[in-house]
Amino acid sequence: MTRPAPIRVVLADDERMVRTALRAILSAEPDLEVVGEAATGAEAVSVVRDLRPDVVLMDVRMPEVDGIRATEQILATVDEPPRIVVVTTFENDSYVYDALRAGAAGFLLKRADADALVQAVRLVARSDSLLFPAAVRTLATEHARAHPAPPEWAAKLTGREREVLRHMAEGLTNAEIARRMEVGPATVKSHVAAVLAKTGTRDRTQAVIAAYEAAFLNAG
Amino acid sequence: MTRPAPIRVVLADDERMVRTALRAILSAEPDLEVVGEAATGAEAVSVVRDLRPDVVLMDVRMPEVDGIRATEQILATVDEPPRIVVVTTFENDSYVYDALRAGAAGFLLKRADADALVQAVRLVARSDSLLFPAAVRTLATEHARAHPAPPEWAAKLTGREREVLRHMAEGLTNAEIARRMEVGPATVKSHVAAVLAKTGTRDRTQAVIAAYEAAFLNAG
DNA sequence: ATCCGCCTCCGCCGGACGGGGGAGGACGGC
DNA sequence: GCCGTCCTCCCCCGTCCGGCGGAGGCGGAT
Repeated sequence: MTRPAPIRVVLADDERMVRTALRAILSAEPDLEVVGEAATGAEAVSVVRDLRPDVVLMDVRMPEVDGIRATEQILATVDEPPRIVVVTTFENDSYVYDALRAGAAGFLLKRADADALVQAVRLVARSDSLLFPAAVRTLATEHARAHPAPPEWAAKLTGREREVLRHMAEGLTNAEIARRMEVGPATVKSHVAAVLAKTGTRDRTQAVIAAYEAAFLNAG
Repeated sequence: MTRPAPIRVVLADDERMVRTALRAILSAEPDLEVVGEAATGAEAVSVVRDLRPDVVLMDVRMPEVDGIRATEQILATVDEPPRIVVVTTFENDSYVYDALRAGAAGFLLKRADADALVQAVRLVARSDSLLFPAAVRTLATEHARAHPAPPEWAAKLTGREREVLRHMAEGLTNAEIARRMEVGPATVKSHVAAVLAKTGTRDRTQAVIAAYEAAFLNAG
């Protein structure tokens, strides 16, 4: 059984002690190799560019350039970028969301024990398969709110009526909508009336509310 | 060095072949022990209740009760419930969101290789620390949309004006708001006018749109 | 060939809305 | 005590909105 190439790891954290501790933990594993360290976000970017590691453990709070920006920069400028694991202290830290958006492959809590740490590094190195924490759960519920089952009336609206509703939801008056759609104001009034009837609302404000609640603007 | 207790795993999948394959992979690891199997969601619930495993690998698609419901039921009815890893085929499967909401500790792709599988089980068993896939990234961007920085005008609104705006966003007319707030219609008009001025909008519809865009209704 | 849905318009009307004033009272800070 | 802010309410007026009824054309379905 030949020994495969070790997983090359870079540590980015402004506190030397943290880096030392992480290095000690990871170096104890034969399949992990800490190839570099960085104390700032900017340094992290250049170190990664030079050493091309497989995994980066990136602290969020760092001087000059924080971990989020560093992550963005690495993913944007390095080709075949490493998997970046953002390290944070609190699970509900808003940095978590930023990290996800920035393209982090995952994140770790600082209180994670040594075992979890090395397993996380291994997993993310060969990743594809993934896992989640409580913080993300709130995201899922938000997602549910943002994507409700499209209400019955959505299907009943004709093309023109949809257009008009979309324009209403932009805050346009009937006259403006008429100009925008290159039709007469009376035509717009007809469509508006149809929209109100089909949505079961009594005025344009309620119709716009219904559109927002149905996340109508996301579709089509 | 004493051997710690193995991680007890239950497999829930309606296809026998899949269960056999998973069992083969996991049993090869000395620290993992497959203690039970289930072919349906309902069976999974009772098996978990009896065997109290540390981790459950739960397929999403199963006869009778699907994996999501089974997950919900287990987490709701079993105390000290196991970590449940939902197994799915496609990363963008909408089941992923449902799984998160249901309280799954994570999810795995069926195409994950054996190594990733066992590492995921180990990680989730001692979890707390976690990682993410591309699917969740969309959640993060949604989160950003749902929680924009509160606009400047939000701070300028007086208490009454906030109230009025909230009622406007419910689709009430000035007269209705007046009744609701137990003040005169003229008072409501004043507040509405103030809201329009401060939000920089010209009519109630635009004000309501501004409120929605600012996620004004979430706050306060 | 006929019917039905959709799009396009018209006029009329009452009511709601928004703009422009102004005014009085309560409350708290300076 | 004075001033500023907020809440309360009043007037008038022009505009826009929504409800109602009607109408013509056009294209697809049957």
